[in-house]
Amino acid sequence: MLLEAARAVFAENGYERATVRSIAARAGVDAAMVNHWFGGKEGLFAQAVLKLPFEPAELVTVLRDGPVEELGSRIVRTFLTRWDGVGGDTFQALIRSIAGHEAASTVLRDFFLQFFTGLLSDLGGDRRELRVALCASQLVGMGLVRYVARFPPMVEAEVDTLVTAVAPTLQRYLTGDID
Amino acid sequence: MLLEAARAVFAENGYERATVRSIAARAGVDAAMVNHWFGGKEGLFAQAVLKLPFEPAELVTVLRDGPVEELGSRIVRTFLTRWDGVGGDTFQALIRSIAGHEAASTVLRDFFLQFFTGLLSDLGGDRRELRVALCASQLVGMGLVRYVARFPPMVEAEVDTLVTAVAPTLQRYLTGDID
DNA sequence: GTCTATACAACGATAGAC
DNA sequence: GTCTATCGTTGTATAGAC
Repeated sequence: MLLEAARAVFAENGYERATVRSIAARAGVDAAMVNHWFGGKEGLFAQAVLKLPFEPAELVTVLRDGPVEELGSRIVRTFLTRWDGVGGDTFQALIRSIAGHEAASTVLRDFFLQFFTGLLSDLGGDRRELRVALCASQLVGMGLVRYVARFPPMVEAEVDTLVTAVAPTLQRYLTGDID
Repeated sequence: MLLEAARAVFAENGYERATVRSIAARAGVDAAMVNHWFGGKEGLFAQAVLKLPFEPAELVTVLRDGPVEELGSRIVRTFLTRWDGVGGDTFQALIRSIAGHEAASTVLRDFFLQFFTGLLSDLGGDRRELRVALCASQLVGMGLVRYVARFPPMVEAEVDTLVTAVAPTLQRYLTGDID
């Protein structure tokens, strides 16, 4: 599948360094087909990476289910599991493309905005915009360090280890004292 | 100054999208001079971005000075102040170039590794490698969201606000319970 | 629909005049 | 040392044969 190959190459190289030729070669099709089917590199990126494999609202519904005190845990575990699994290429491609493609920032920002705003609307509480940004900063940072910059201890750490370590941070950003 | 122009352009565009021509134009010199003086784009990037404006050890010395309970605060404030100020271009160029230039990851990783390892060696405690990576993840994430992805609440937030919100996270990653 | 060949642009780098 | 001109490469996109 061409879209899969595109996600993989964009995930490895980011938007700029990824070439249409290498994506096509990986998928076993001709480079001309990319332009024929998707209207160019831009269109391919939009279809392959900017269409996220899940909706924020759907994820909110899943995570609402459970005790509020363990919300941080469920969030960290959910993201790590998805990023370690099949949805990971999309996230990695997004992160790696932030420098080279404006829309990557926008999609990432909108996703976290909708996701955490949805969660926080249930919880009440003040300073929601800041809380959202704080949560996003820790999750994105964890993703960047684990999947892109590849700090060894973060790469090798088990999901459970990271959940235990990071969950209290999210929990505080969502429901605790931040001023 | 050519190095300043290089930092600015690399900070705005990342390594891949930045062009030698645009850097030279910004500095008011000829593009050929870049190759003549620095041996090419690669050499310019190495001199302008990969040579950090301060040493980790120097920063450790500064931050050691003060009560341990406020170490998280001092760290967050120090980084935000530097990144908001003149040293910011270098950091932003590094972050933005992670996708397009292998050495950017390495320099960033080594910096945080040396910096936090230096701090932790004073504090004792277990699981040092993981603590280092956790601290790095929060700081890098905050930087990415504030300076690159530009989530509005994080961009507009005062330094004091962020220090209050994020310091407890760093404090716990450094000296608290993470398992 | 699919592939071959190619046009077109932009980049990094270099050679050579001054 | 400095600039002009240009080379070679690479990447996107298209035109046209089958």
